[in-house]
Amino acid sequence: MKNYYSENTRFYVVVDCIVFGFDNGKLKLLIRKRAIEPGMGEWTLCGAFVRENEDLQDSANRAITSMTGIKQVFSQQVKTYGNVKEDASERVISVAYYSLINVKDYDVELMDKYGLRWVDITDVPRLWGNLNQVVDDALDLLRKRIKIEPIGFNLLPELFTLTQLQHVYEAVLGGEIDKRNFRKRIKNLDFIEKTDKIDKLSSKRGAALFRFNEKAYSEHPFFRL
Amino acid sequence: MKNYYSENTRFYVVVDCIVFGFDNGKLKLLIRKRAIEPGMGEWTLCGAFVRENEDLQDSANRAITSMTGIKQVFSQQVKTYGNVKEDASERVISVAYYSLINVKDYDVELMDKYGLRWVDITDVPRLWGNLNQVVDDALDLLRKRIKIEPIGFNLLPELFTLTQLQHVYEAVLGGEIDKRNFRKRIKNLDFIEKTDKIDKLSSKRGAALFRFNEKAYSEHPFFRL
DNA sequence: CCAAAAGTGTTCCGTCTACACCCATGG
DNA sequence: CCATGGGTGTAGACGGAACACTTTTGG
Repeated sequence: MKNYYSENTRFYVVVDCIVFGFDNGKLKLLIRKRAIEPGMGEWTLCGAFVRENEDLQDSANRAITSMTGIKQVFSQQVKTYGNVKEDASERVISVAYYSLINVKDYDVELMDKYGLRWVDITDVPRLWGNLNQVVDDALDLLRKRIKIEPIGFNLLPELFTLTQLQHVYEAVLGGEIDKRNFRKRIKNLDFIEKTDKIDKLSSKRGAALFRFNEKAYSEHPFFRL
Repeated sequence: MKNYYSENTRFYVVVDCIVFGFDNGKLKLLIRKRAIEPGMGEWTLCGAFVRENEDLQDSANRAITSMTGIKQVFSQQVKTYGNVKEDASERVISVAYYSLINVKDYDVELMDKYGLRWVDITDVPRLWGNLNQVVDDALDLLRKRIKIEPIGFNLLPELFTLTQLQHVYEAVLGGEIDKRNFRKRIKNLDFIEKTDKIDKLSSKRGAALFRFNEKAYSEHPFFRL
């Protein structure tokens, strides 16, 4: 293949993944210790250098899967950072993705191996470089998106109770939501299907389990929390 | 400086600018003929290779200023594209920005030199590569943003009438807006200031000219169209 | 004097919000 | 039998949408 662009500068391109999980009623962020110089030992995010024959989204998923074992990853692009001064050492173009995962899916051994840790979103330590800003941007975006796109389900198992779903929204948006109003809104959405299964773990009475029907949503893609 | 990352692949990084203008009641898009191979002669957008010591946003502004002479450019990042198959020839990571400019500001000679042309947004020709998709994404984003951020002013001169502003919103959102409701909403926003100047060009009676007060907005940054 | 654009309020309707009690069950 | 979380409806407030006429003035 002819190289038409050879007079131009080429850059390292990385993806940084802001991995959100939901556990114990709280929104969690996945962080890890940086394993290479520069900045070795500092807190950072999951990430990876983009490879020659790999799409950006695939790089993001590879970064997450290889470090956590989680295979089902929902990711959306946040923004691209690449200012000259942002990186203390060599310049890198960084494409940020946020990911929503079901916390139960991770592989503890892998997580251990890579020095990963879940921290509460309200308690994120100082991260390397400009990554605190990146996390803030991702969280802002998540808060906007979760109100207008049906993505909150990705933080839960396939079957979930309405109370769990409400807690997801409360954790992300940071505030209490009225139970009756919340359930009224959900009832209007026919792509949130009640199954005949009952969850008996969280209450004595038992709670109906629901499922997000992706196909039904794609036919009437309308969502407002 | 030590090169820590040398074992990784480096990529060409470009910015592509979706430049919107407003003229004659219509939303316009700035396109140009590609001047280099591959794809020479096909319609494309303004763009530039990112340079070694240049921030991404600066690359975007440089691309626009050098080809149009327009110095005041308002840009926001849209999304980054860089899939392996997206570019027919060599792989390029492309960071898209949309820009809102006042159509009156451009330099006709420069525009001519670079083969630039304004086309109606409803009448965009087939563009090179995946750029039609990029334009669609940018327009979607613009339509969302213009409802919640005070950015429509960038398509107008510093002083504008309420009718002009309404036409901007109609052109971007694609639909008619009720004049009285529109003006009622504007009146509630104290950062859209009435000046004592009168525009006599567009009507015999004359229309009050308004101005967007950035400082007032930054003190109470709330906006809903 | 008339064409052309500027400017101005009210009513209606649907949506969001606030709010409290009964139900089913395991222990 | 009681503690725990699950499940349900209504009334009032608020915000958005529909809608038509008067004013000014250049030609």
